[in-house]
Amino acid sequence: MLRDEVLKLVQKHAPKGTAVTLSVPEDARLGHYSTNVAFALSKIEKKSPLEIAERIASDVTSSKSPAISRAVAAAPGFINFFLAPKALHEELNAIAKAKKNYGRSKVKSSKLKVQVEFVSANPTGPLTLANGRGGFLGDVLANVLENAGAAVEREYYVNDTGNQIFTLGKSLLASLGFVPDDETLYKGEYVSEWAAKHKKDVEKMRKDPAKLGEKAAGDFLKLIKRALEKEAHIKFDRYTSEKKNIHAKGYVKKALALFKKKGVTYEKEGATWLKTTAEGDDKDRVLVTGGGFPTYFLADAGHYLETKERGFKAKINILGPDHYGYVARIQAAAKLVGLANSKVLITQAVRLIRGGAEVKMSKRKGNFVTFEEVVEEVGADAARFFFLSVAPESHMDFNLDLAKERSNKNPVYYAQYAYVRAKAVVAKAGKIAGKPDLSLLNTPDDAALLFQLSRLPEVLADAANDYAVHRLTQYASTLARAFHTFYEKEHVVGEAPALAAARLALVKGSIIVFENLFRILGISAPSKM
RNA sequence: CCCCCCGUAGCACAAUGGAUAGUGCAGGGCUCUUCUAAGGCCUUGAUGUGGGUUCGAUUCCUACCGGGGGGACCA
Repeated sequence: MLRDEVLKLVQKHAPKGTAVTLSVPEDARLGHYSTNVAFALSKIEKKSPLEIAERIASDVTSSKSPAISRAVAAAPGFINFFLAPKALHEELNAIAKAKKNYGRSKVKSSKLKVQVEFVSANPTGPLTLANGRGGFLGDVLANVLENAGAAVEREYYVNDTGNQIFTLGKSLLASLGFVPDDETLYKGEYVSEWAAKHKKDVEKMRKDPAKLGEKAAGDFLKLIKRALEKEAHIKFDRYTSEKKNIHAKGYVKKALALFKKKGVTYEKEGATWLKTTAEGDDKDRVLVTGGGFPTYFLADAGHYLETKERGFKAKINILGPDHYGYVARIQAAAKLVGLANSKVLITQAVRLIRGGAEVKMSKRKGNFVTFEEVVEEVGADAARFFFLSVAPESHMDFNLDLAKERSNKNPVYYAQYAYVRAKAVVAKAGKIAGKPDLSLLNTPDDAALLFQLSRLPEVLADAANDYAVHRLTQYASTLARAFHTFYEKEHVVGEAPALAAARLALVKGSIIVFENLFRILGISAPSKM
């Protein structure tokens, strides 16, 4: 990528070992890339930043690198780089040649087998907005890592056994009056609907709430899968069953045996504990209760062990804000089972606003808006773009009243419309004979669009490194803006043949970049709107 | 009481310690005889408060003020 060429130049002319970062200045007049490296060097060299910047800028410029036309120092000590038009023209050729592979990188090794676990909502009812937020994040993060060369598995871990399934069974029984209702049971409409529809099963299994819960959970999981895959276009490679893949395969016992062998457990008050404090947790955690039951935590440790034994070198687990207290212990367990390259990302809550006030939602009480409802209401592309625009640690407000109105004004359409316009140009232009002379692409708007196209690889590489996928939506808007401006000011059809051919090549390059970006974002690339 | 996250314009969100704090929506004004006006151009408007570190702070530290979420031998 072009940014790396600039980076190498700076490193060559700065003292070796200098950490250099490049950014894209807001103001295009300041160049394509900028570095603040002179500020850092100023302390070491005891010279003014501007003096150092001027020296490096001059050295870089005089090195006559094909990547840049010039480097200039700017007060109080920035160095700004202007890419050479020829380098950008060549990048357009590279786009045309690479096609759908443009933007692929190898910043992650193909030997890196990484699992991204996300959503993993208990199948005790429909998905919440928070589940959906994690769903979009995980889906796109997996795409980004795959694009960067890693071997990725997208996993949904299904908690299909244990207390919450038992509770679900009891909730169904309570719904038909077989057992008394109480505070701890699930109350939503979905509970009574399922119970009413399956009266015979409920009655038949009235003595076995766990089995009843399992049956209902199987049905709820089908609904969850439909919402994720059909509605929201979130795909998984594996739905891992806690019961079948972890408990039945002995991973719970294996994890416990492993911990005991490592000497990191102890008995206290009848329970078995794991010394998670040794790994940074604020208290030790119970693995086996005094009643002899394995905890959810032990099963999770078993799950991490299973993941490790299936050959994964790394795992990224995306959890909701209700799992904050869980991060330290799960990281401790990951380390103890030997999956040290483990990362937990927490997505913050989604607040629902209706009528100007926050709506308190509770899955247990059943008074919540489901993810599926929202996706149906605003559309998969708009919902995706909306959720993905926000950094995961940011608390976000979702205004239901404005959701549909907003959906028509969603920035996703701005980006898609640019793509539609590009397709229309190509259709209208038809075939233009001759090899395009790209040096004719010399207006500011040609150049600005070309520069944005060339940034796809760096944007994707950055996201793969720091997981900040919300920057992809920002880039989509920036790219679309560059295209719209180009479209308004410059023409293809009607220009002299040589220029028309060059512009057509630029439009075709734009189509490739839009398609690659949209594919990774999981949004559609419509040819008409 | 302790821990984590957040506080940026009327609203929803951006901003690897850098330059004149960006984007969309909303508001005001222009703009279709040329490839789709879901567009383009111009414009109004913001860093919760007080200290500190720094050449430079929305960003780091600290105290406060707001908001959200955690703190089970539940999941």
